[in-house]
Amino acid sequence: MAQNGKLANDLVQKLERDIVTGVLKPGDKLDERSLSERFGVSRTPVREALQTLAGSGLVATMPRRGTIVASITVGELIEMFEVMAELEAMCARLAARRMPRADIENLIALAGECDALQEHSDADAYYEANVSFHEAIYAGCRNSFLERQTKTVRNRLAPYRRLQLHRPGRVKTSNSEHEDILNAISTGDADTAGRLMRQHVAVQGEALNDLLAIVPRGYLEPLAG
Amino acid sequence: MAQNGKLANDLVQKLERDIVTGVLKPGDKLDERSLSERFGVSRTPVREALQTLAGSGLVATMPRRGTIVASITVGELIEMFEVMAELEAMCARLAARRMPRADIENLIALAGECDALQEHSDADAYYEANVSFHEAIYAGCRNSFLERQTKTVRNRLAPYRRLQLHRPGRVKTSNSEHEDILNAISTGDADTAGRLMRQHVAVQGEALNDLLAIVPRGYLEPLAG
DNA sequence: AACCGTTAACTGGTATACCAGATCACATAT
DNA sequence: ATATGTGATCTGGTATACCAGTTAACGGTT
Repeated sequence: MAQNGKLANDLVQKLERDIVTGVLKPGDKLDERSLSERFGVSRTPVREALQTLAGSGLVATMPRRGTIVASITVGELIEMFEVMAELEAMCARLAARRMPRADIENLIALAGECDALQEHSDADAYYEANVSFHEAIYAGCRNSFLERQTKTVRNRLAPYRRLQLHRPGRVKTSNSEHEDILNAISTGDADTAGRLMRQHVAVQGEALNDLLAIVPRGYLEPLAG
Repeated sequence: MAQNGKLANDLVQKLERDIVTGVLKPGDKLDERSLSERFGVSRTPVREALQTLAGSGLVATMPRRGTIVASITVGELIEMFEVMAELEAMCARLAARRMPRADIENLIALAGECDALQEHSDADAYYEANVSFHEAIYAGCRNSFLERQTKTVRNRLAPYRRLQLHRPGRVKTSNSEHEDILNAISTGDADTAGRLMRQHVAVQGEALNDLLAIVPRGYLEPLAG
């Protein structure tokens, strides 16, 4: 989409990965000069990369005050999860109607992978498998615009979503929900698939309190900025 | 969100307006040097503006080949309308549950404005009123992230959406649909509001053929790019 | 007349130099 | 000791110069 120069695009990829995987945390400063010498390029492509990331919301730039990895308010967190749940629900609903048999077989395999990894309590490995499962459903909706849109919002939420897995018992629950979603998609029950996915992704009630309780300092903006 | 320098931001606003209102049409070239001298700034802020616009998808940049106002394929058009319908449906659904009485009064007034303008067959005036009506519903969902997201997609579709109004009879139908949506929101019937809004926005079946038939040359990419 | 290759002009991509606002430390006054 | 004001410094914002790929025009050849 955003087709900048090669150097800038490489930087976008690297920085995006670092932010999504948590190497760079919300609030971390992104100094243009430091980045430019660290990557051996001039400030120009660095600036382009930062602007692209600002466009997708992953970083925030204040004029004359620099760029930081985006941190959001509690309100925004709730808003974004609300939208995320709906986008994923739409993916699941469409996937139930459009996903070819062969892709469903693959989805079954991915669900099995999640299931296998749940035992080992290796949070990172499980997280990756979980991402693959969800992305397979995005792809299954056969709407690449929706797929991209969904991934963008998910990336934006990644730093916070990752935290959920550290809640005891969450992985087990999550896995059984996968099973039900998979069944609905497999049988072509679009409404059920959408409803289950919405609930699977939504963060509300107790779950919201739990999440907020384990968000580290700095991940959320103070009430007065 | 994307907070660049002042000059660049001004350019983003101007160019975005020109694209959304149709002054700049899909396929039009956006030459960096021409723009820079036309606006009396250097190429740097021009480039920043173009990159921001590329990020939201309004323009497309090919390395070493320049920037043009984005044109999309028929497939993408269908995909984007599908997502648009769902986003607006979500707005309507949430608005039915959350919109304060005072704002609903305002929404009623806006619907009346559309109704009044429908007679005069002034397509542009009606279009503006129509936008106001829809935006009031976006605001009514009380989720500013969803509101922004929805506006972004709408802007992206604006060049094509505007064409729909030139279909004879469309304005009248559209207006009566507004009435029904308004009623659903006013009575707090979330499901109905969402369903009606989805149908109101969706472009499918005959309506899709009609739209495609009046899209000017150049608005859609040829099958082989 | 049609085809192909060379080349010149155009346009973006990158680097660098310069300017201006924001921050922070230090000194001074209360 | 604290508060405030001033200036050095840090960091972005803007302009410009230079480099490299792409395109298209022109001329020569067949």
